[in-house]
Amino acid sequence: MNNTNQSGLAAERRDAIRAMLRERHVARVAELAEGAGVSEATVRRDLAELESRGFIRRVHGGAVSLEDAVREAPFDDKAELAAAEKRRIAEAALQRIKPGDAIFLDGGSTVLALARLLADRDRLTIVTNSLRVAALLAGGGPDMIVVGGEFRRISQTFVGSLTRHAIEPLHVDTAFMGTIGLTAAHGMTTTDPREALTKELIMRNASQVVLLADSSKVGTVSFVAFGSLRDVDVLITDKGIGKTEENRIRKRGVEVVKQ
Amino acid sequence: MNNTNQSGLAAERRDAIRAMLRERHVARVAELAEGAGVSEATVRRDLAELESRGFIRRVHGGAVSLEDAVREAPFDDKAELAAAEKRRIAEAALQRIKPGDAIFLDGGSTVLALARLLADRDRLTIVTNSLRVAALLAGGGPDMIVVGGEFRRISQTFVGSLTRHAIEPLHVDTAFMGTIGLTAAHGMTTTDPREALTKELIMRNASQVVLLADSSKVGTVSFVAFGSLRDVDVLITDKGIGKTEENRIRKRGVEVVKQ
DNA sequence: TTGAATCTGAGCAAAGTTAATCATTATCGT
DNA sequence: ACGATAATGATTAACTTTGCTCAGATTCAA
Repeated sequence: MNNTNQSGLAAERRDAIRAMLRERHVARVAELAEGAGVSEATVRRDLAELESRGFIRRVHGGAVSLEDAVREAPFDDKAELAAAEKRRIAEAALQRIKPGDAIFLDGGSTVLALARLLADRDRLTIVTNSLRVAALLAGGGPDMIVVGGEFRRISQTFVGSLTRHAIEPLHVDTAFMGTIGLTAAHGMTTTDPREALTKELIMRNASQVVLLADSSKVGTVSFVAFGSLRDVDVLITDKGIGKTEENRIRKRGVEVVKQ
Repeated sequence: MNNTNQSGLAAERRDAIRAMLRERHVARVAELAEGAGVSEATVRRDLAELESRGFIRRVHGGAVSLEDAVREAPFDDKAELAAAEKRRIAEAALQRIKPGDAIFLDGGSTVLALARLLADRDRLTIVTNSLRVAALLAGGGPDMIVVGGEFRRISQTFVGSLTRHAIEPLHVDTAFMGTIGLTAAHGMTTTDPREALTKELIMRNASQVVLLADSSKVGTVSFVAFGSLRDVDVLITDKGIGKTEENRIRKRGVEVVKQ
């Protein structure tokens, strides 16, 4: 990190801070101060400004980028592997879709992997509250209905009362849901109450609910619970899931598919 | 930076300032003053002028270029000109937005050019039925509400009854509308009935309606009429508009701004 | 749970930037 | 060449930005 800023133009410095954060994803205030060649106080003010504009998120001691790094190829084995896992899960989910179906796709990277596989289908109606899914299918493919609402930048989804009203009259054959946390004890959990409300309403309006969650989600608990495991028909995950947790989830009436 | 400008022609100096900014992307007032061989006061005046025309953005201490530095040479004069025209129109529209406003942006390339200029604003709420606008502002910037609905691929917008229901409870200060055709006789026209219905409802829910239409639209008629010229407060267009049509539109009570 | 270390935001003074005003110089049409 | 008009540069008061200090909040480890 050595973008030492010579000209001292505030706007330029903020761009540099954004760039540093995009690249490293997280950084401490002290690092950013050194990188930009200004005091920590100034970096804090910049971060407050950038946060209010939605580019970054403040955390104690530093900040996290909310922008997608260009994902240069420094060969992140772990992310690589996770992406392959997600695609395997998405492929298994594909089996549950019949021609002519109306399906719901919510936010989250695993569900996004499924959307990618559907991009050249027709005879299918997709309902989604995810901007990423919408953008992915904007070029062509199935019919698409987007439920709008307030835009939540962190998850790139639409939430709030407008979203709920938009979902209300819609009924889908199958809802493909993502989750942040999943345990038999706490059920499905996510980070945002508005997100949780949206997910609940979707599950209520679907004949069948398929939960897509790689094994890293299983056993973790997030902030807000949504729905109930009893409403989930199928969980599609990978072989990394623990036997104990798997059995407990099965006992809640969920069919578990390990891909 | 050593473009010291001797000839003393103001227009030439402004071109030089634009060029310096294109090249370096940002520069301080002092640097530009030295490069142009004039006082800082003059540079500030030039920068104000260039900003009002949409070529640059002023920042504390200097300025940022809004023009693409890369300017590859295939030199598509026509597209070049059209894009510049659109940006000039968008820049004029910017004047009609106050901090804290809620505004509507509909589909269409001129309105998209306006969205681009708003990407780093905060203190602003943007409502849109355009996926392109949504994607453009997804990274950061103003608060955003997207009115969803059936996705119409040709225009990359949301239309239909879901969209109408989503718009109904929303009221904005200013609606910035695009159109396919515009004549005094037929009013505003577009290609799709559902699109037309959406536009009408938006105009009804806005305190002020600003129509953005480059002069190529003026005098052409499309398939479905929407709204009435009486509901339009301001038309922002370019100098290519014909005198006759301009006067007829003015007689309908529309303020015409030629950029 | 407690304490040490760290982080944060608020207030403040110094430095830098801006916009407004005004006197001076350049340009233009006749 | 002349006066009218516009552009420029200097001056200054108002505003922004910045770095510093300090009291209170937060984190982490014992």
